[in-house]
This record gives sequence, C-alpha cells and structure tokens, in this order.
Amino acid sequence: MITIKDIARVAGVSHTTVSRALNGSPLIKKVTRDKIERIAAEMNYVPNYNAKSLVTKRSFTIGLFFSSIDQGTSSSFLVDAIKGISHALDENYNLTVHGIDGVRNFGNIQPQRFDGILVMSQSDEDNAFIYHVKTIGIPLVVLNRQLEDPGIMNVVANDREGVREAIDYVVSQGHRQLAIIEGKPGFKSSTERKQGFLDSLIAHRIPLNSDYFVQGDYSIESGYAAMSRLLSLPEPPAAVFCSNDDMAIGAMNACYAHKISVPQQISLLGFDDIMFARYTNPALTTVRKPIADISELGTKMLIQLLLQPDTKPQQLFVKTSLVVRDTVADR
Amino acid sequence: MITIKDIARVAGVSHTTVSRALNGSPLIKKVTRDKIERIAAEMNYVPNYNAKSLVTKRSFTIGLFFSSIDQGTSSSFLVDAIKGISHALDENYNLTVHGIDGVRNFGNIQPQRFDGILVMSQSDEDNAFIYHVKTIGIPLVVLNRQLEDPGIMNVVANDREGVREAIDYVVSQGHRQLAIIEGKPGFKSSTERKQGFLDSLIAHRIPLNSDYFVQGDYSIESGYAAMSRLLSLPEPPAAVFCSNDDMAIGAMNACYAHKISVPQQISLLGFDDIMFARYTNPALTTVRKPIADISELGTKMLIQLLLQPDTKPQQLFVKTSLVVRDTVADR
DNA sequence: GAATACACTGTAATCGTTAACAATTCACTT
DNA sequence: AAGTGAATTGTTAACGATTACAGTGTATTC
Repeated sequence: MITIKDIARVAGVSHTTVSRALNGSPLIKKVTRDKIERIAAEMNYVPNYNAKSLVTKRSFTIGLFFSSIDQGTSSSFLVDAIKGISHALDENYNLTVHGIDGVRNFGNIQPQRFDGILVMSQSDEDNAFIYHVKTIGIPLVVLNRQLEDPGIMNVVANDREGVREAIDYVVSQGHRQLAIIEGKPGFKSSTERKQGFLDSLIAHRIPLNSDYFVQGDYSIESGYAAMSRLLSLPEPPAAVFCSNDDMAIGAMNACYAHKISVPQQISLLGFDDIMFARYTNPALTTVRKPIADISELGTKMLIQLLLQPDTKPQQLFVKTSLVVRDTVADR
Repeated sequence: MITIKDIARVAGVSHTTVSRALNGSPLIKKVTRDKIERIAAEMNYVPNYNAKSLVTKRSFTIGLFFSSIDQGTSSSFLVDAIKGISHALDENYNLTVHGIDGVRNFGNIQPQRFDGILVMSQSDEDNAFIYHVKTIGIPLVVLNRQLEDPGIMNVVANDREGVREAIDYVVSQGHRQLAIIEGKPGFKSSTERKQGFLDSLIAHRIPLNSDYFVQGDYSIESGYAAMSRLLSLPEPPAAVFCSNDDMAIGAMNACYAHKISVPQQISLLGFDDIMFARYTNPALTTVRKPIADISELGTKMLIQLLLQPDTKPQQLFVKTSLVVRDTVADR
C-alpha cells in the first residue's frame, strides 16, 4: 500500500508538501502540485482514511438509523432513503445503516465514529436514541417524523397540506360524503393528516358526520376492520380517505369481501405511495410522500450542519404530490 | 474524549497494560485486568477505532454492495438483507451500504477501507465489480445470484428445487395443463427455475406443450403481456408458474383485464415472496426466497473468511419454502 | 544463596496522516 | 548589495492505539 511518503520520495519533496498538494492547500506552487498529483495518480495512491480520521477527528461516515430493523412494514422507505442520501453524499463519505433497536448500548454511538447522524424515524420510541445523539453533540437530522422539539433539525413531508389537496380533488370529482380512517392515536402524523382532511371539508362547507371518523392504527388489519364498520353503516360514505396506504389496502380487501366494487361503489384514497400502491387492483390513488427527497434534503442539511455547526435547527417541509390512479371515481 | 492513557494514569499502570487488559491478553494478572476494566467502565471509555485500524490494518467495516440504487424494483430485498446481515454481525462492525452503480471509480474500493465485502447481486453486470474486489484481495461473498466461478464464495437460494416442489404441489391440487412465464433470457435464475418446472413435469409424466412456454423478462409488464398471450390461446392453461412475483402481479392484472377470475378459472404461482405478495387480491401463492437467511449465512461465511483467509470458497444453497396462499385452486 | 524460569509490566517504535512552527527561496525595494 | 516580505517548502510532533523487546519481581531449583 503506497503512502504520501512514497510519493514524496519519487517527487523529491517532503511528505508534508505532498499532503498539502493533495488536499488543495493554497500554499503549494502550481507546478509542484501538478507534478505531485500526476505522480499520485500514476502510483494509484489512495489516502488512508483511518490515519486521516485519527488526526482530523473526522470519521467520514454518516450513520443512518431507522426505527426497527425487525418489523416487517414499510420496507421501501429504506431503499428510497438510501437512494436520496446517496445522491446528496459525496463519494468519500461512507454511509452506515443500523436499526435503532439493534443498538444495544448507546455508548457505541460516539462523535468519533460518526460525523453526523440521520434518523429515519417512525415512532416516538426513537426519542431516547435521538436525545442521546443530541446530548453527546453529534450533528443530527431527524427525517420523516415531525418533532415537537425546535432544537433539532427536522425534515418531514407536509402531510396536512398534502391531504387537503387530495381531498380537494376528491371533492372536485363530485364526492361529498367523505370518511376518514385515522392513523395511530398519539402520532403526530395522524393528527396532521386528519387536520388536512378537516381543512378541506371545512373549506368546502361539507358538514361533519361523526360516523365517518373511524379509528385505525396504520396496520392493514385495522384498515380492514375500519372499512367493514363504514360499510355496515346505514348510509356508507362515497369516498374514504385512509391515513396510509397499508390501511387503504386493508380497506380495499374489506370492499372485496363485502362485494363492494372500487371505485364504482366507493372511492378510496391512500397516503404514502408505497411501492405497492401501483400494483393494487385497481391501482391506488394516493398522496405521495417523497421519502427520497426528504432524505436528500435532510442529508444536505446535515452536511450544512457539519460545515457550520452553529446553523440554526429548523423544521423543513417537503411538498407531497397527489398521484391519481384508479380508486377515485369521477361522478 | 478519554484514551487508554487516561485510564493508565488513574490505574497507575502503563497504557500498554491497559491496552492488553482491554483486549483480553493472557499476559495480564486477573486483579489488574479487573481493576482496569472497572476503571474503563467508570470512565465510559470507548476505543478509538481509527487508531486501532491504523495499526492493526483492519477497518471494522463490512461493505454491502447491491446492483442498482436507482432502479425501482425489489426494494424489500435490501431491508431483508440488512436484517440478515445485522443479525450475524457483531456490534463493533460497521455495515456500509452502496449501490454498485454509485461507485464511480473502483480505486476507492480498497482493502484498507473494507475488511470484507458482500455483494447482493441481481445481474451479471455486477461481474466487473466482483472481479475488481476479488483481484485486490478483499474477502468477498456474493449473495443471491448464482456464479459460474467456483473461486468465489457464493450463497444462493435453491431455485430449482424450490420450483420443483411448488409445481409438485400445483400438480397435487389436480392441475395438469401447466404453463410457465420465463425469466429474463441469459439469467442463471431463469434457467434454474425453468429447470425446476421441467423436473416436476417430467417426474409426473406430463407432456410438454410448447405453447405453454412463454418468455418474460421479470418485469410486471412482461408478465402482463405473457399472460395475455396465454389467455388468448384456444386452450389456455389451468395454472401458470410465473418466474417471479412481479410477473405474477402483471399476470394477475392481465386476468382481471380479461375478466378471468383467479384462482377459479386459472391458478397462479409466483417466486420470491416479495412483501406485496401477501397483499395482492387474492393473496399470491409463491415460493419464498429467504433473502434474510441467505444474507445471514453469507455474513457468517464472510466472517469465517476473515478469520481464516484460506477457507475454500464454496457454493451454498439455502432452501426455499412454498407459501400457500390463495391463487392456486384445489380441484 | 545464587541461578534460572516464569509471570507480569513497562519502554519505545510504529501505523499514515495533518499542522504548528521553522527554514528557505525569490522577487523587489532601497 | 543588503534588507524585506511574501511565497514555498521542510522538520517535527502530534493523533490513539498495538506490539516487539526489554525489564522487573517472585518462586523454584540446585
């Protein structure tokens, strides 16, 4: 393995000069820099990042932590996240991936091991981890889940606005009896999405019917159960907004079971645009949560934070988009 | 940040002794070791891995490379892979994740940066990368895709056997007019799965009908197209084996479009058991490819390879399992 | 009671890099 | 021709660990 000293020898300079030349120091004369760069390239020099890290105290690694590695749901999250992050990260940074639940002792999470940390959060159970990271002072960005704490950089989708737009669309298609299957109680995302639903209804002066608000918990099964309840109503709704796609899939299955055809007899709207939304039958109309964009923006914010540690934490919202497919009928 | 020298100072020993004590050297007396360990714990000592790496020439990081980071398909692969790997990897190893297509120059892939590399391969376009890794001598295990080269550690599913068993099952349900939608031409997995299909048909003395062999390319669209062709046959098959789940989903959609009900009029069988297989309507009967198990076993082999570099490369097969759901009718 | 062996601990060099500080070179002034 | 300051380059000491080698102390042997 060749080192800067090897290069120094053939270039006839000191290894310090080589170091400086290769790191773009303005101190070095152009001709020597060019010569050294040429030689380094010829010798296929690759810097030893451990030595670099040892002295600069930067690890050149960013850690991505996500809620659970063992729970089955929402797997496409992770791929999209990695996609977005890779786009924003330059090649001599390493991205390491961990499940938060796999971290047995927080002691291993140390500034010397991570230049920065991204948390793809899905539940407030992550808070203990998040505060540990914050406490020991590693630059941190939390993605996907809206935080109450304004002291932490946070990038999320604008759920409320996204849902409002989607419901506006459903209303514009002529539906006025709208129901909602709500998300898991206590989750910020649940209330945000519900708010967006209400925003639209109120804006359109649609009277609120308490029968049309039913509880779910983001699981397929809860979507099935909730939809069954709605279908058994004396006057079932014309359209149902499901607070996530999983529940929409459950709801669709409930419709099949009750011989109700979608969207002819009832319209369905999801949220997330998971990969499978395109494959349901009929294909699900839904609100796309741009995980890749969120991750990319979050990574950029993290890099910003690395360069200027005193950057003020903010809460950034990424716009969602409505994906019109086949589950909302036009009347 | 506290170092072994700090510990040495309070313990009244040299830092060498601390290093030895903390690394389980047999040279150290039990009482000193205990004392040092106690002090280290009290001081919340965490070793500096960069310093360690610099001198031991081990990086404590394993790289996971997968074919493409930007292609949309088979996302659950990655999560399952990370799951399996995390299980087998002890906590002071870091797992870094990269798309092979994101690697702009191979020069960055260096022994000093990776103790070992896992490649989750999906196409033979990965070969250039694989051989680069092999050439520079980084311990390597290729997962998921069967290699011709016996010089590389390789862990894959036993596709052929898995398909044979699945078709045996379909036959046992009373179907005898069996069709196959084949995978992408030139792919090892395509021929393996086809072989499994043939194995079963031959074992059951079912005559081969050339109309029932149609080409696909693993995409949903190709599944749709292939199924349309089969349905337009004067005598459509009773059951169709799709060489992966994506094509099965396409095929199912084709059935819907042709008003053919699954499984009443035609049975469908997939391969992979992607996450969505459970959510299709009806839920897809398929052959489960145990990605997590493959990854876990692969990781164990890699660790073996790290400990004993002269371990003979082998090709390991992990058994698939048939997941019976609702798309194969019982006659 | 000295020699020897063994068990344990310490000294100092090393890994490949950066960076504070010192030294040299060079082009201008005067 | 010497002085000055700026522009380059070099010397050397870190960074935090491991490890070859040297040293100490104690028990065993004769």
